[in-house]
Amino acid sequence: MMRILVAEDDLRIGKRLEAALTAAGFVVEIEADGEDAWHRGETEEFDAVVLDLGLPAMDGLTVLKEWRRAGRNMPVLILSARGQWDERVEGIEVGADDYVVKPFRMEEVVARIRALIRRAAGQVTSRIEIGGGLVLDTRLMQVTRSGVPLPLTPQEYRLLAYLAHQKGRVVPQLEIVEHLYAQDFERDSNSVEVLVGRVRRRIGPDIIKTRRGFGYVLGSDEA
Amino acid sequence: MMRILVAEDDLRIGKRLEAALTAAGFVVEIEADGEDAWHRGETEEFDAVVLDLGLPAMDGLTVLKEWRRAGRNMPVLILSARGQWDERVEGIEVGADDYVVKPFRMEEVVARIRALIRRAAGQVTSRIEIGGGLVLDTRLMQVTRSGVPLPLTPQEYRLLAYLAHQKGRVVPQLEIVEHLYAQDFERDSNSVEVLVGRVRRRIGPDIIKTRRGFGYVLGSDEA
DNA sequence: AGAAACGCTGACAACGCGCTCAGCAAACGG
DNA sequence: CCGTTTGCTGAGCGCGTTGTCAGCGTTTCT
Repeated sequence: MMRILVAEDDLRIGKRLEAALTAAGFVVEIEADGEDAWHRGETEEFDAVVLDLGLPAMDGLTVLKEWRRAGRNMPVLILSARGQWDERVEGIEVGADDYVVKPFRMEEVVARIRALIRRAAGQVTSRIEIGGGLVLDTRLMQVTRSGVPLPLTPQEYRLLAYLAHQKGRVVPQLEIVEHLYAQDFERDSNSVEVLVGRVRRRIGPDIIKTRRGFGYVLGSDEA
Repeated sequence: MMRILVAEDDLRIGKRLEAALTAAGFVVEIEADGEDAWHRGETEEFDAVVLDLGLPAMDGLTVLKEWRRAGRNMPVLILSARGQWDERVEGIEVGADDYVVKPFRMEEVVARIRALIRRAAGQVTSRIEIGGGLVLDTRLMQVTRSGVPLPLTPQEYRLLAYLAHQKGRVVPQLEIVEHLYAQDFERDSNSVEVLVGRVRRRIGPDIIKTRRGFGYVLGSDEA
């Protein structure tokens, strides 16, 4: 499940981007305000960001600069009404990964986002320690215990990978559901609990901790 | 003295390329016809080639393919128009050394040509080990087992080349489809699986590994 | 203490995924 | 102009995967 943050104040363009990206299989979140976009990019995990430069409250370039300073390294595609070369250069220098000039075709944005994510998949540190002697490798999409790969089904891996990216944070069930399943999902289902149980049976019972009434946590045993 | 062959049918672009490259200190030869370009590249020595894809009489890709088959291994920079090539370049670029998408800045072409010549002087290898005693040569566009070339169809080679470039990373089927086929791919087709099956029959069953529900991987058995 | 909410488990049936085979259209080559 | 190669499609099959459901233990609240 790939999540995209779209920071765009023009509602019409935003809606069209959302439609195109959703049709391409992405989960899309829209923010029309620079500060809001900055905050979400700072606190949540996105696989890529579509960032308009002319945002209210906080300029797009500033948003990007702040993210990079904070160590956030998700791929960012910049949208700009002005297509000057120096603008482009400045954007790239600040840490943008690609650049599209308005007006643009929706398919072009989709194609470039795909390319960025693909490229990032090869670069992002592919190993995450998740405790209990377990290491999650995002390139090979597998979990190993002291070098030995554990057999995980796709859905099981996705759950573990998502928790690993949120290590140390309590993740509500509803959030897991939204990331693992399509939007239309029955809420009175216990599929997440079943899934967690299955993962525990494979990796050991004490890795994923239950915070009753709140959600699940991985690692960082802070009582 | 560095000689550059420019194969470009658009006279205006050709002239601008010639001016820029000449200003950079290269000796430039221009051909506007695919067959002529092929012939000159076959019989004369050039330090690099700028090759447009939309050539009359003989397609640019065919020209390149013929050169490589004949053992000509000078660096080739491909010029491609956005719509037709763009998306597929990454998967098919395997025969070329670099590519630039139209419209482009002249300085960019000059810079890349310089880079190509420098790289070629260092004789950077174009061979990729893919395990099982197999070697993929991107210049010759062929796969060899202990020196003996294996007969692969173009599509089979493209699949293997793409996986080879992503060696050690699980590549989802959808990503393969996007690189091998046109944008309007049918989602309910099993063409990739059929293709993988055929490649396996040629190179051996254990080279390409299936990660059910995830995709395919090449090499790097981090078991 | 009783009731309700929450989470875990085992069983099960349906579905999805990947593979093979056969067929056919288009491109290629003599 | 005809045979061969190439590559896409569809049907069928086996099996792993996954959501659902019922039941039960535990926690929480009144």
